[in-house]
Amino acid sequence: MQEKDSASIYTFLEKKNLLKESPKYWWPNAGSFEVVVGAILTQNTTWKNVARSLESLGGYLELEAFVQIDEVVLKEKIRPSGFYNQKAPRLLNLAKNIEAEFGNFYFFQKRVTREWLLSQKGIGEESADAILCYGCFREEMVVDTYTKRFLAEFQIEFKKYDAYKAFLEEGIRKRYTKNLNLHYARFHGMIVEYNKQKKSKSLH
DNA sequence: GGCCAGGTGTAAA
DNA sequence: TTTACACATGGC
Repeated sequence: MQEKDSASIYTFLEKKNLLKESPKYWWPNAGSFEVVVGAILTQNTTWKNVARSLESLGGYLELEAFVQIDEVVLKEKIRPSGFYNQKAPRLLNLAKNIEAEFGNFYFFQKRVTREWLLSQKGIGEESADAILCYGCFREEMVVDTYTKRFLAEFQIEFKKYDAYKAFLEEGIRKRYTKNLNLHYARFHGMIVEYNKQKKSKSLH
């Protein structure tokens, strides 16, 4: 049982104005296929390295173009993100499955389920929620290592991913009835930015 | 030079 | 069901 409601933590973060430099939904190019690629590339990897990979992917960041990339070429392009020997085949497999199952990215956005994503090799709970929240604008909140570390500062800790997610979403749902996706997106975004800011301050 | 980063899959206890 | 380990680059 927790003392603090996640809505009060949300307010605490909002007062810090952490997202003034960020896009509306925080994740770069939210609502595009690029989010799917970024969600996998950023696994256990800093965003700075992911950004390099996305840049070298250039015009291939649309589903129809992405499925055409040769695996060896893709490995080379995503090299800065690390784990490229497993991320490249998983990304290609996922992109091809999206085309086969949904036809195009628009129908994927509208129809994909969390279960379908979790059945794909290379997508775990966090990546699934990142794709749903930022790629498909669904009412699902992301829990990552930043989130767990941040909540630990409030003595809030759980064993399982779903428990973190339920705690975070519940406070928001109690306070807001509209735009839940936007609130979840910004909540997670603020947590990441809070950690980045804290880290940069502790360096000097 | 060692540790960590916006995790996941697999194997073994 | 839990734990241990591989996967790999780049920043500090």
